[in-house]
This record gives sequence, structure tokens and C-alpha cells, in this order.
Amino acid sequence: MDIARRADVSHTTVSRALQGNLRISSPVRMRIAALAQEMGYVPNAIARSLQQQQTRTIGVVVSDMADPFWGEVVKGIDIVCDSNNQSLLLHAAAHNATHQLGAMMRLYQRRVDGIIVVDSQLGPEDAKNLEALDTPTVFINSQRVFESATSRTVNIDNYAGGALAAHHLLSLSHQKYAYFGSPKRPDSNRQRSIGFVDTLLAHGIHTSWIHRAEFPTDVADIDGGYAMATTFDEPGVSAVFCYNDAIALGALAGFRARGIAVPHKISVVGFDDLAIARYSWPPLSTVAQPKELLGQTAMHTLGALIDGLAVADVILAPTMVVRDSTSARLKGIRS
Amino acid sequence: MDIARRADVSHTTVSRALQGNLRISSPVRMRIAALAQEMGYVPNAIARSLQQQQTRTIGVVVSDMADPFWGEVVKGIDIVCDSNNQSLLLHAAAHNATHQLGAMMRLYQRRVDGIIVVDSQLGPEDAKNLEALDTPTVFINSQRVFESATSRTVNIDNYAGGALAAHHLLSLSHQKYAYFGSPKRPDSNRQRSIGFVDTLLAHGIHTSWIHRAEFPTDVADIDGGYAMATTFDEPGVSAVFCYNDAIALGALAGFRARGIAVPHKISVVGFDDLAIARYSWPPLSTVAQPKELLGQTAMHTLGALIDGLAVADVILAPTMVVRDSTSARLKGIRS
DNA sequence: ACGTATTGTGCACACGTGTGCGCGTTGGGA
DNA sequence: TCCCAACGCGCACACGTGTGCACAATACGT
Repeated sequence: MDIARRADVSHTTVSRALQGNLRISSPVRMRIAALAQEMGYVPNAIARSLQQQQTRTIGVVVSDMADPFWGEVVKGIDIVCDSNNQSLLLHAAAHNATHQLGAMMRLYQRRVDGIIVVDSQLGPEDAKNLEALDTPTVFINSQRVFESATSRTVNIDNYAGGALAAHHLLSLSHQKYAYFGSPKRPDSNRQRSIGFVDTLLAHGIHTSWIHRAEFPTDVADIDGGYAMATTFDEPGVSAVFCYNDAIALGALAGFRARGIAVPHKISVVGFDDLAIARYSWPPLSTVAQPKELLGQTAMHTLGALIDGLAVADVILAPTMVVRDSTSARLKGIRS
Repeated sequence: MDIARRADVSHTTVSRALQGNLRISSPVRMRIAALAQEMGYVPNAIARSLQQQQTRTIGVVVSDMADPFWGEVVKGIDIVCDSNNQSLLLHAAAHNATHQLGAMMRLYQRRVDGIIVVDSQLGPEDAKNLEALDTPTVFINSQRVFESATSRTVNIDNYAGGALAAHHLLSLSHQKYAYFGSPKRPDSNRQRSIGFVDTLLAHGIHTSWIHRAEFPTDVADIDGGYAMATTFDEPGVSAVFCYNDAIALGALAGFRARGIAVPHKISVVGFDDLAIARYSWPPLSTVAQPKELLGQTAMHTLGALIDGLAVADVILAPTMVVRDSTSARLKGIRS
């Protein structure tokens, strides 16, 4: 170390002085501090990581960096990282298990202290690969596919979210309903639809009055929503609950293209509460996820995992945000 | 090295064998490869970084992780990183020079090979700090405030973008115009407005027919757009160009709240072409930035800088995307 | 004054990987 | 048979930091 020579001490002393070790006499400490300042010395985190066997780095795997939903989740993660003096290593991975495992591998190569995977597609068959890179891992909004001592999940309560949407629409006295699903995320899609349908059934809505639609896997959500809205043909349906806001926004556009007024002729409910949901036309009623909190909670869980503390999986509660895309069914008016 | 002992060779041989060095006999190479596979050996990138004095890591500083615009830019960065076997170290920094420099410091501590700063607020006074951490740096959509051998800029042509908006609106035979600006980014705001105004003047529009509005620094763009649209009071103005899509979307909502129909009574043009611009109501006519390309170009420029190759600053051209928020002025109808 | 505690600093090693150089072994040519 | 080249591998060091232990110097107690 260059600064050691200039201060005429060993690098040991420099190291200790800069960490404020009291075993170093204060005049020497002062001299070294001044010299470090003057020379613009910045400790090498790589070397430190190697020695300490920890990098103070958290790896994050997202499916799409440009997705505004994950953007807010990552923001929550970053906030906690920042206050912990940790850094964020971000990797995108296409929406399948192979790419996601590949990304996790690359993070492991960099010896991140922990990994957060959002919207994981991993199945039980990946369990042993996951064990192999024994790094604490937290999955956000992913199916819990296997038990593992070093991994936890932080999820939104999808079932409760579906129920929330149903209660809202029931309170507006709708009678025939539709669910616009997403085939790409089988688990959460199922939970949301079941929560929705269960609640409707429990309030006396007949099964035949609940219609479900889905679109091919390979189209984007928003285009899928548009397609479903334009091809939808179930007379009497006056309320539709969409898997997420992207589908709902597409549906709004689709209904508009057909001249079907929202909410007057049909009410639309989304899921997520993206930032833009407030500014769509009409502003979207939607089941809100606490996105930043999702990220922060994941970080706290991961921190506990890293420190070897006991933590459980977390399920966060969604809330209903009512805006203008939903209204009461107009009785006696034919649709 | 554990694998070295099991293979009964030195760690040197293992290292060489795994890089496919031909000086190692092929039976030994095979044996080591098999053993590495079996033991799930993953090389430690930290140790390698220390030895090689390069981390194959790119640091990125963004103002807000949840901003959909930067999300797409970062996506472009990630694509190139990925194909280069590089990783992406992401840091958020509030919208001011101090935080941004702080973030760059932390990236330097981790010895990233290069840094990309988006929407930098750095001024000439920060030049020496920047030189101090002599790391190749590329600024995206930032003012070029000083010359430096190790830094370059990749910018959108803001002036041309303003001109594009003007030409589009002129072709729709509008006569009185407004510009809704953003006070937070003085430089690009100025360029866009000048490009807009210059073009209008060049086509015979009188200065007094061009109105400018701005909102306080501390409100979000979208709320600022809403505020400007609701308080706007310039009779006869039938076309407004907004600094960006966020402001334009806010303006759409604001005009709607006042019962002013877009585009029939007033045409609105944005800037950026966010993903959601297609799905607003009405779908937004806007000056599009090639966001992913911005990120990719920045990476290529940074790569050249790292390799010590000669590169120049880059200015990318925007394009006009016409949707439904603009239409011809209705002649003879009073507004 | 001598032994012992206390204080301040350096030596040497570790972390995991890459590489220049040297050394031993083998093969081939004269 | 001897010499030299070619080949295959290991030694030792480097990268920058942290830390246990030893050692020297000083202070203190008796």
C-alpha cells in the first residue's frame, strides 16, 4: 500500500488506523487519516470481500428490467440495501426457470451474500441446483415449490386480492362477471381467480354467470387484455376482474375500441396498482400491492437468513383502491 | 483449493486446466473437468477480480429505480452487459449532484470497470472529484459540463425533438401554442423549448402566440402537468408541447377535468414515448426517444473507453410518433 | 533496580485466482 | 550414449485487505 510507505508504517497499521482501532496511537491515526484524505484513498472493496468472505452485495433477478411493477419492488430493495451499506447486483432473466437459474449462477460466481428472485418460475426439479449454490435466497411473488433451510418467500395474498375485487363488485350489485386471466403465471393466476370466484359463489352468484377468458402465452399482457376485450362475447356481463393492471389497461382500450363505455356499461378492476393506474382513462379501480414494502420485507427476511436468524415466509395483504373504472350496474337498462 | 487435493495436482494446474490451457495434458484436463463438474465448483469471481484488476462489472447510477423511462434504458445496458459477461451494479441516487457523486464513490470502492450515469446533475465544480476516481464514465442524457479523457456523453438531440413536435403541430395548422416545461432539468428543458420555438418562429408564428408554463421544482412531473393544464388560461391556444410524457399525461388528465376535449379543442404532444403512451386516453402523440438504444450505445461507448479506444460523444435522433392526442385545428369554431 | 503489565507496531499468514519462470521427465536426433 | 528440445507440471509471488500473535518499548508497582 502506497499510503503505508508515505506514512512510514506498515500496511497493517494503516488498515487498523482507518478502522479507528484504539490500539493505534492517536497521533499516528491522525497522520494516516490526513494522508488518506490527501491521496484520495478509497479502500478496495474487492480485496476486503475476499478476505472477509462476504461481499455486502445482494443479487436480484428480475424477469424484465423495464417492467414498472418490478421497478417499484426493486426500489424497495434498494432503500434497505442503501441503509445497510450494501450494493445491488441486478440481472435480468427471461421468464423461465433455465434463465433464472443461470442468472443465479452468475450471481453466485460473484459471491453475493444473498439473492432475491422476483416472479420465480423455479419448480421442485430445481431444488437441488438451488441447494448446490447454498446462498440465502428470498423469492418474491413466487410459488413456494419446496422447503429449504436457506430460502424463504415473500408473497402477496393473491386469494385475498381476488376476494377483495369480488366484494367491491358485489357491493355495486353486479350480477354477471368475467375474469381475464394470464396464462404465464399459473399459480398466482389460479389463486386470484379462485379468491374471486369463491367469494362470488358465497354471495349467491351462479357459476354460469362467471365467465373466464385467457389468451395465448406468447402475447404481452396488455395486448392480451386488448384482445380479450375486443373478442369478448358474453351478453349481460357488466363487471370484469383482470389478473393485473396491464391486462386491465389493455381491456380499457379494447372496450373503448368497441364503443363499450367503462364504467357505464362494464366495470373493470385491475390488480397491482401501477403508478399509471391513476392516470388511465378512466382511472382504474384496482387491487393494490404494497410494492416497495414487498421489496423491503424481502430484504429484511434475507438479512435474517444471512445472519442465521429464524424467519418465516411472509404473506402481505393487498388493499382495494376504488377509482372510476367501476360503478353500480344500471338496473333496468339493457346492455 | 479443495479440488486440487482431490485431483492430486497443484491449484496452478487446476486453474490452467479449467481455462483449457494446452500446456496441460488432456487426461489431466479431463480428470479435473470431471471433478469440477462433480463437486459443483464455481470459480470465485471476487478472487479473480482482485488478481486481474478488473471486475467485469459496470456501475449504473439512476435517479429513481421505479422510473419507467430509465427502466428501458437500463434494459438496453443490461442486454449488452449480458452478452459481454459483465454484471450490472445498480445504485439509486436522488436527483442532485451530491448523492450522485456519493453513488459513484461507492461504485468506485467496488472497483467497477466503468460507470454509466443517467440524467446526471453534475456541474463543472465536480470535475476534479470525477477525475479523482479515474474510472471510465458515460453520461446518458446529461449536460456535457466539462471535457475529460475518461468520460463521454450519449444524449438525445433535444433541440431536434422540439423541432419535430413543432413541425407536426404546424402541419395541423395550429396558430397559438404553449410549452409545458420542467424546471428540474434546466438544460434539456431549454433545448427542447428552443427547438420548438425556433421552428415555430421560422414558420411565421408570432412570439406572442407562444406561451410557456412551468411548475415548482418540488412537484412530480405528472402532477405538474395536471396543475398546468387546470390553471392554464391562454385563450386561443390549441396546441401544447410538453417537456415529457409524464407531464403530458398529467395534462391530459387536467384538461379532461376541465372538460376540455383532447384533441378536438386542444392538441397535446409529449416527449419520451413511454410504454404507457400508447394506452393513455387519447393515445399520446409524442417525440420518441430510442431508450434501449440509448443504453446500448452508452455501453458500447463505455466499452471503447475501457479498452482505450477513441470514441466521440454521441447524439441520437428522436422520432415523431403520431397517435390520437393531436388533430388539425378546427377552423371557424371558437374555442 | 528489577520484574511485570501495558501499550504500540510489525510479521506473517489468509482469502482464491492467475502467471512467469524454473525444474524434472521424456523423447528424439546425432 | 549423450545432449538438447519439448513437454507437463509446480513453486512462488502478486492482487489489497484484515487479524492473531509476537515483539519491542515504555510505564508502573514493589
